[in-house]
Amino acid sequence: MKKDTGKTRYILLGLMSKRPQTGYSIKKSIENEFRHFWQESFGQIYPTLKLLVEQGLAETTETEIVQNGRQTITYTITEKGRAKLKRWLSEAPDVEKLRYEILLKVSFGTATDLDTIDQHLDAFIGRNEKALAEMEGFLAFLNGLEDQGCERLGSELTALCGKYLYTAMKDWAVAAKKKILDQKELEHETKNT
Amino acid sequence: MKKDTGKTRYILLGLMSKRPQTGYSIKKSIENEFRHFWQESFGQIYPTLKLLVEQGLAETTETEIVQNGRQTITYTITEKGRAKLKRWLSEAPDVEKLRYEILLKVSFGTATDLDTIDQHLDAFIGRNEKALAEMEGFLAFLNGLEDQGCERLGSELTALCGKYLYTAMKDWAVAAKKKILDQKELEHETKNT
DNA sequence: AGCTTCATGTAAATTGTTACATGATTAG
DNA sequence: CTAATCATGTAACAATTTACATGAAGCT
Repeated sequence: MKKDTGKTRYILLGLMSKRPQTGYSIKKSIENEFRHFWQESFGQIYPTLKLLVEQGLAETTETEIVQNGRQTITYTITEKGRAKLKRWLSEAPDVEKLRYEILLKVSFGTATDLDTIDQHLDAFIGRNEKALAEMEGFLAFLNGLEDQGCERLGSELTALCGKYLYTAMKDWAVAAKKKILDQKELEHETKNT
Repeated sequence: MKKDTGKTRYILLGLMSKRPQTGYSIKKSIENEFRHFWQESFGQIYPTLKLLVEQGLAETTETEIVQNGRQTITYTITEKGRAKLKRWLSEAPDVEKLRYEILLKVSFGTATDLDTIDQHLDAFIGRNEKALAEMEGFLAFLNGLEDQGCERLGSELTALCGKYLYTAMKDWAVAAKKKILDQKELEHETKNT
């Protein structure tokens, strides 16, 4: 649990830089806004929060209010934390390592299980269409806001990325299905000649 | 190291289903063909290969030839291994968990470091253009082959996915830069009124 | 002479997920 | 009354990366 190269700390600092947060509110924020490109579990969040305090990058506001009978611990970013965040922000982001299980199946299955792959592609299209609709809904909601500030811009740009991504993945799957159909017809012809 | 839910075993089995492999050739295959959507390290490959043999899913061909003075261990998939692969192929692939660090930076940086974000986007565009060119080169190479078999189809479909993905990411970054420029102008105007 | 590729592997460290424990409140 | 949400946290497990160790061959 040395946490010296991981990104968890930065997403916590980033969210805290907007407003003080509890572990729970951080989890919810990530689920609501970052779901399509980032995820963190409580098992990462709570220990990292503790670590940030140890390193002077965050402070727990003493007001550990017992709200509605619930204990909440609010974390606030320190100046040192803001500096750390700014430094990270200026560094070139890592090249993203993607893991598309469906592409493994496409790669290994086109030789033997063409029909199965076709079904997986159908499900993939459905999933991406759904995600796309969500992104478009969110973008419409943002456009309805009168606030034109910078926080809106961040949300808009990340949602826009989701829109481009899901569109591309859906379009790819449609194109892939077409190629598979061609291949099937080719095989059929070969059989009949 | 129980390896019961991980995907490593399946990529090894998948590659072995095409032809017998050494740990090293598996690593190279992944780097060459799957680089843009999957990665495995030697630290995963060698122990998993051992496990596959223990579970009767693969066999080491006794011909541990000392080729050019080098020791190589060739692994061949067994019938049990093929069955296991087929079962996995028929299961719905996991929803992919993406981690785009650049989107975190966009989200946290648009409020304070607009210029930095703009630079990151430039690098991102360059990176995606390069990857796109590679994918298109590979697709052209595949099209040049006279073989129209199923193994070709798998390579074509995965490369096509890369093409769609990199195009989308590049297009998004261009659109994002435009939105950032608009925001800057807006801020400038506000200052001058 | 020195770097890269081929080729195997292990150990430690890190990173991340899942399951569990606890308990109040709120909505159906 | 029951399920979900709010809220904290830990422990175990799983997955993955990185660094190291070894050594020959081939290219510059």
